[in-house]
Amino acid sequence: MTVREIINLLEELGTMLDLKEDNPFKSRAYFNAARSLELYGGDVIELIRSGKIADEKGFGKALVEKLTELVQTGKMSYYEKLRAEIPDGLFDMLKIPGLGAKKVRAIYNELGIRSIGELEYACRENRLRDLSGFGQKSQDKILDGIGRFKKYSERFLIPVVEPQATDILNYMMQHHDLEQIQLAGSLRRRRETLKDIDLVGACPAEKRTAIMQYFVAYPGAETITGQGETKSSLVLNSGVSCDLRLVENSAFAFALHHFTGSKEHNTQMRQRAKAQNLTMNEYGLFAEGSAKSLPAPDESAVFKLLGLSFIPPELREAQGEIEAAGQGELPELPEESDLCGLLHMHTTWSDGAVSIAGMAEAAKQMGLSYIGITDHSRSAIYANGLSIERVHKQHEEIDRINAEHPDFVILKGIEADILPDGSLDYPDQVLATFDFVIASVHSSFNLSEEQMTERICKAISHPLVDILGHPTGRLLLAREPYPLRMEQVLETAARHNVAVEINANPHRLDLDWRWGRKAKELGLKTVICPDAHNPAGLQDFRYGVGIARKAWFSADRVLNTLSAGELQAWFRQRKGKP
DNA sequence: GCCGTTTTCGGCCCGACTGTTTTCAGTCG
Repeated sequence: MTVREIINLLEELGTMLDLKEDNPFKSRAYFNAARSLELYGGDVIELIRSGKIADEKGFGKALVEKLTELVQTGKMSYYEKLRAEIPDGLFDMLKIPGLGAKKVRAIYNELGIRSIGELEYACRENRLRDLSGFGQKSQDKILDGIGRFKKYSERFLIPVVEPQATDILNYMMQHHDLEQIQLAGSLRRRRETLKDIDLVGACPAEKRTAIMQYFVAYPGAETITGQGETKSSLVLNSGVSCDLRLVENSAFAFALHHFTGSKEHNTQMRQRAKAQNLTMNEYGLFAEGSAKSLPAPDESAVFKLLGLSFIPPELREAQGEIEAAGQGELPELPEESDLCGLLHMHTTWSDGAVSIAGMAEAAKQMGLSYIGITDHSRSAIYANGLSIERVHKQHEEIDRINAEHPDFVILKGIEADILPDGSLDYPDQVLATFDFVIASVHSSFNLSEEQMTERICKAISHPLVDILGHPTGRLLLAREPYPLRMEQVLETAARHNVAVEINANPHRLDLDWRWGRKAKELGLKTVICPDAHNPAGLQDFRYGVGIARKAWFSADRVLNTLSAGELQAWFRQRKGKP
């Protein structure tokens, strides 16, 4: 039983209660519990097993009992019982826009439809149209949604969404009646995968209709899925949807905050407002009985009104940022410009596209002062990993280039495979010739959680390992993380003063930012690594900066904010070298 | 199903849009 499975099960339970039209607050309790576990910065299984979960907010007697049963027996009878009552296909139907629990329930009860396929067939036979609460339009919309469901997966990687978001933002900025416009939503929060693009704009009320007209005429739009005075929605050609909200200029800061989210952050903000006898929504912050908002020209002012310092968007995930902001204890987050160099990249020596000099040149043009080359180690046959002899030759080449370019430093690194037994694939005297060693898992993903944890902990206990590479091994939207007791891995890393990489490749974004609070507690350091295989890949470091910020890393815990000399000194010092 | 230094019962965040209604329920974020 993995944590992910527990979270999914709780969410499924909440969904099932909705489908049964049980008490909606009951289902919310399950969703809240799932969210809490997702964000819990520790060993969830142990938390449940030890019974300490009863101390966590949102876990009462019933949930504690059910979760304990789940962890002890691998089953939850309550879940099994509900699950047996509800056909699988009903869960798929919920993914169709416009279909929620109530309507899915009606479709199932009235028409006996239990899958998307049956639903599509029923729409084509016009059977949905005649169902009470439905009509021609909802039937058409559902058919359309089924088509889209089949065509697109529901989430996208950042590089898929971001260029489109920038393009539509630029398009909107050309409208001179817009006083302000900004990207909000999960893109602004730098989430690792995205569902849609959110724009918030400010304009005089009488200009709204025209601006919305302009918005829905965006050339990249495929369909208009909603059009109103203050809110309109598009689906772009790529399948990404895009929402625009318009408010009065005086409400812009509140709207920007509201639509940046996260939902959970907003909930907590509103609760804080309520505790001060204020009501908060996307239009403002209102004293009791007042229809006029307290003024806030920008988001900083919004936070200030609630006694908080500015909370950067990346931190707005309901992970304790509001309490920290209230106590002035938010971390000083790194900026892209804070990075002096980049580690973790591949060249033609293994599976990269260009030479060492080529990568160095590209990095130099980005304004960086050093790079760390890390080709694959010898067991990575598939990636042309370096034999011991080729390691020596590569080092000669690096020495030569460094001698020719005194203004730029190339560090000698390696991405060493962690073998299934936790050992590394070079002898120590070879590992000692590198300036630094990144250890990563690239094979045998199917070990048990126990074995995988032991494997990685053993590798990072090796005195010559400086950095743990892509710790969870996940490929976003493609491969689940390998089973791992991450808390134990992070504790081991902290004990041995090993940095934990933030792999900035947009398919990975790994370390998962959700472990950030734990990493902070342990004082762990990180390195923002592009894992580049060509010069363009170096630019991915920006995604990594976003994740480092989400993970509460202060700039001084990000090792590549150091100069080349300082970084080399850190590597030497942690190995006890002079 | 959870929670409580006013409460162990009665609350639980809030608003826009859509479509099917004829004043509102459902969905979504």
